[in-house]
Order: sequence, then structure tokens, then C-alpha cells
Amino acid sequence: MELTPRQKEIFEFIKGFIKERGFPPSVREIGERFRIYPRAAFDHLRALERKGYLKRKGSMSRGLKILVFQGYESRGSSQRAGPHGEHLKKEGRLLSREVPVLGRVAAGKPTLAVEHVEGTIPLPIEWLKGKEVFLLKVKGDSMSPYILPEDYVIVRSQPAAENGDVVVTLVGEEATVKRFFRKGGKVELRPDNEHWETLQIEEGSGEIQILGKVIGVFRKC
Amino acid sequence: MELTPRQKEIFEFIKGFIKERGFPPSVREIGERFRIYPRAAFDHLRALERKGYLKRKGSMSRGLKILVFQGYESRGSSQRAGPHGEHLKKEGRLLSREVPVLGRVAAGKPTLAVEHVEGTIPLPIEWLKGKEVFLLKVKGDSMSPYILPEDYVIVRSQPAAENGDVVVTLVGEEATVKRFFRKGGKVELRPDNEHWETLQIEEGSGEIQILGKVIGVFRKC
DNA sequence: ATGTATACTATACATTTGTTTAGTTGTCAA
DNA sequence: TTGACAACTAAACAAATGTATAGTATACAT
Repeated sequence: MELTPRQKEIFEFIKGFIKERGFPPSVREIGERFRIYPRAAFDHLRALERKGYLKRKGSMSRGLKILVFQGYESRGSSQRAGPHGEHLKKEGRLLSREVPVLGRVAAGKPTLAVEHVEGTIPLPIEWLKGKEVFLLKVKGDSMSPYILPEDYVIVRSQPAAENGDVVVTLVGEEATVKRFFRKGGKVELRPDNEHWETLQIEEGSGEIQILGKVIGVFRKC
Repeated sequence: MELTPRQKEIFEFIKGFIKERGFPPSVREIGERFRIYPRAAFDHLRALERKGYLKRKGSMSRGLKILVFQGYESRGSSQRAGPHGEHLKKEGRLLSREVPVLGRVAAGKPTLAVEHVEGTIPLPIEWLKGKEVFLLKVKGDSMSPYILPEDYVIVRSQPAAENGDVVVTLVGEEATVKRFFRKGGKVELRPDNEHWETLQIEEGSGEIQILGKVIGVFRKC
């Protein structure tokens, strides 16, 4: 159920009010803000409740609870409802998922051939929605100073990339993190650190394999 | 200012109430919970406000705003075995904890007086063991390229630092991330980015306040 | 001994606030 | 054209709610 522009306006005001002051606005405060009568504001609250954006608790003053925070749920999307590695909050909402940290990445295998899983780290589930993600502990300083040795990179499994993306690729036996560029028929893997050399490979030669795109960095000092 | 056991009990109830229902309790609801008269509950609210734990907004119904989220002084023990924000694995082992993301940090208060909690992010509990930790979303590029704008820094609450530590300090009204050095009687706050200037302050002048040490960085690309 | 702080009872008052009743106006689809 | 919905006005009611007045009892420090 979508909101009308007016309802959205009012919903945004309520969210902002709570964020700023720590408690929801009263019916009259909403009315004052939009120069409408309490009854009109009240009607809007009922509409917002009917559409599932908030809940009104009985007839309590300021008895509002925001239910929808960003957009909606990705309805019917690929919520990886795996049986393992998920954490439940008391209410039952998913908040984090155990993401595997891969040591070495096996050659040949598509993406997640789990030769060496060094452990797992819980990550916020919002950052993983609908994605197949793994972590990699970075060894070299080829992407310094953007990514430093010992950093964990959060990698989204995907077999292709766009110009400028930071990718994890399998060159020979080793997994490396580089910046990806395609120029004409050639693929370039550029390090951010100038002390390292750019790799140039013919496209489609099969010499490299893109494992995924770096969508985050995790540094534990 | 420490809370009495009774005040702590009531403060915990208020925090739990907000977390569960989305809005603060009324004076009478507090009274009913503890079987005391509205006036007694009201007195407790005034005590909690006087001690800086919450703020009452005028005479508005449920006009409460929590200011202090994590325990009091971390004198001695620290492990906040709070009932909220923790995730349990199916076997019952703790793996992650919801860590608050602070927007602005209030001046004056010891360490953890919080103006705006923008949300929470689950972090691996092993990284937080025995520490009092919060997150801060970085705004400027003064620590670039080590820390970039929009990065989250993981901050361990502590009132002092050692040379070379990256710290979060309160200079005037604003919280800034800089590298800390002490030389003779002067404190230096150096940015990694040369385009920014080093701040020099007399030690013990009270002009700056160390909020904590950066123990991690979180980048969502 | 006196003052201050905590923690409460009991009643009362004045708003604040959610909600009701009773309508109007405009849009848009069946 | 009829009906549903959105978006409102205007006034009123009853309940919820913050707060004041006026006290009691206990603990602790000066």
C-alpha cells in the first residue's frame, strides 16, 4: 500500500519529530505543523495505521510506533533464509547474519567453494539483503591507503564488474583485490598503490576470474 | 552523578518501555508499574533529569528524552550485561551486540551523554569484550585516506589516550576524529589529511575532551 | 540539632490530548 | 451518477496526564 504525497509528508514529520525529541508528536502538534484541525491529523494517523506504516496504541497520548523505517521490506525477495548463522532478536526480527571469512579461495570453483573458512563474523543483515556475501582478510597493501593489510573486505559474489569497481579476482592461484577497468578488448586490474603494477589481460582469455565486488571494508585496529 | 538503586530501576523501566512501545511512559504508567503515586513517579523523573539521564520537555505528555544510553562511569567493571541489543545463537552463545550509532555528542557530559542515537548496528561481540563502545558516522575528510567521510568509526569510550592513537574528541560543540599526541605540556590533534590544520591546546585547559579511541573502521561502499 | 536528599501518600486542578459528531469539497474509477 | 477515498472545517466531550499543595518517614552528613 503506497502513501499519498500528503500522507508521506506527515509520516516523515512524525519520524523526524521522534528522532529529534525522543517521543512522538500529539495529534494537535501534527495539526499545528500542517495548519490543519486535530481531526484531520487524526484521520491521517488512521490512514497511516491502515497502510501499515505505524501503529497506534489504544487511546494513549502520543501512542505511536513507527513500523516502516526505510522503503518497505523487499517483499518476496531473496531473503537467504538459511538455517544457520542467523541471529534473532527477541521480537523475532532478523538483524545480523554470520558471514564466512575465507582464507584462501579455491581455484575453479564458482564463488563460494569453501576450502578454508577461517571463521565467521556477524554483519548487519540490511547490508546483505538479497546478496551472496563473503569476507576476505586482505594480505597485501596493493589497495593502500583505501584498503590496508589485515582489513576485512566485504565481497558480494558476482561474475562481472563495471569500470572503477573494486573487485576480488582470482589470478592463477591467488585471490587479489584490485580496481577493475575494461578498455577495448583488454581488462585492467589497477592497484591504488603506485608501488604495484597494473595487470593487463586479454578479455575472455580465462586467465582471471572475477569472484565479486567489494561492497564494504572492516578494519579492526 | 550516580543513580540510587531505585532511580536506576525506574530509569531502566523507561528505557525498556520506549524500546518496546516506541514512546515513553506517562507519569501514571511509571507509578502503576512500581505501585507508587503519580507524584512519586514525577519526583523520580525530576531526579533523573537533575542527574542528566533524561530530559523532560515542558509539560508535554510523555515528554521524555533519554540522554544516557550506556552505564554510568565505567569505574571497575564494564561488561554491560544489558537485557537489550544482544543476539543469541540457537545454542545460546552470544555473537553480536547492537552498538548505538551516535549523531551528535553532547558537550559537557562525562563520556556517554548522548543527544541523538541515529540507530544501531550489530557488531561481533568478540571485538567489544569488556569495552564500552559506540559508533560514529564520520563527516569530514580530515583523517583521509585512513578514514573517509561516511565511514563508521568504532569508538571505545575512554577519557585518555596515548601518542599516535586515533581519538574522538569534543572540541567546543563538535566531535572530531584526529590523531592524538602529547608533547611537553601541549596536546596536539593532528589530521592525517594535510589540507587540515593541526590543533594545539594547552594540557589541562579543559578546551578539549577525549571521548574515546578509535578501535575500528567500518566502510559501506 | 539541623538541613538536605530520598521516597513516598493523598487529593486536587488545569491542561493536554484522543476521539466523536456532523458536516464540506474535490478526485477518480465503475 | 454513484460511491469510495482523500483531505479537510468546526465544535465539543471525556479521559489521560503533568503538576501543585500538603504532608510523613527515613537516612545521612555537618
